[in-house]
Amino acid sequence: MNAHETAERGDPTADLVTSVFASACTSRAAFEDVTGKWASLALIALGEGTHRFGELRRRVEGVSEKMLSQALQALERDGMVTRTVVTAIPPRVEYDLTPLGKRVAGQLRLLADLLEATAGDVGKAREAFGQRTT
Amino acid sequence: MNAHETAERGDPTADLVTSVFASACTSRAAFEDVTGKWASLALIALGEGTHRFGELRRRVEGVSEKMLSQALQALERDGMVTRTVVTAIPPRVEYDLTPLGKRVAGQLRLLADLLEATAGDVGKAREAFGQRTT
DNA sequence: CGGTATCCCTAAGGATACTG
DNA sequence: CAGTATCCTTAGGGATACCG
Repeated sequence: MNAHETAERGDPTADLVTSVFASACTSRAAFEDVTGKWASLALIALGEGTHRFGELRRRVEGVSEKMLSQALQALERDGMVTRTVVTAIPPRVEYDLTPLGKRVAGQLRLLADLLEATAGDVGKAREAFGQRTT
Repeated sequence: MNAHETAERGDPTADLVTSVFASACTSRAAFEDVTGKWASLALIALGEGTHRFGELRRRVEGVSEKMLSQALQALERDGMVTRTVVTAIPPRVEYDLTPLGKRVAGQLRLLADLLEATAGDVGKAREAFGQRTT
């Protein structure tokens, strides 16, 4: 279970030092994927249950098909999301979270909760900071 | 404490619906700032205590001065980070977290912990997914 | 030391059109 | 419906140089 143990059986792709601060570390790459602008919101949405592509697209305001597709592919590749094609008429595709994805999504949900709860403070801080000419 | 109450006293800048899924919501903007590629790592680093600009730059591998500067400004504007100029020779600038910043940083730390602990799983998932031609 | 300003280039990302 | 492909525009972000 310890990430540092992954190198034990001589796995060449395992990182020797596991830290998000290390630019070449898998955890850094995963962190960036997961905190990505669209991937993060897709994960939070999927945390509430199975979603179809179009459902996600409508839920995550502002995302384009292209970006959503790319984000979901990255998450699938990282083992956070499963993609299931349902051959029917009309055809559908269902997205779900893996156990790992659920843990990550839960964490992101807590972060989103915190920011939703403190949005007022952020708004006030922005006003107090003054208007930016840029 | 409830974010939805911020509109009660007629605050014109408060959001009526507070959700990270809403593209025009303050919480969404804050969420994007906070989960930004460099801002997130800067927050985690600052969660460990006061840092000078150069310390942060060295800690967050791969960040340029420009990007770090921009990220810190955004966090300062959002009321997450304080910037203190110490007039001395040589002059220094100290960055710290506000109470709100500490809460956010703590949350990000937990997410980073999770991904550092499961980096091995992600690595395996990536191998199993196969090499991408793109 | 701790930035800001400028230049420049790459890549993120939106719109549209087309396919399984 | 759920994408992929193409095109095109914007903006993210690095390098360099310079200021407080």
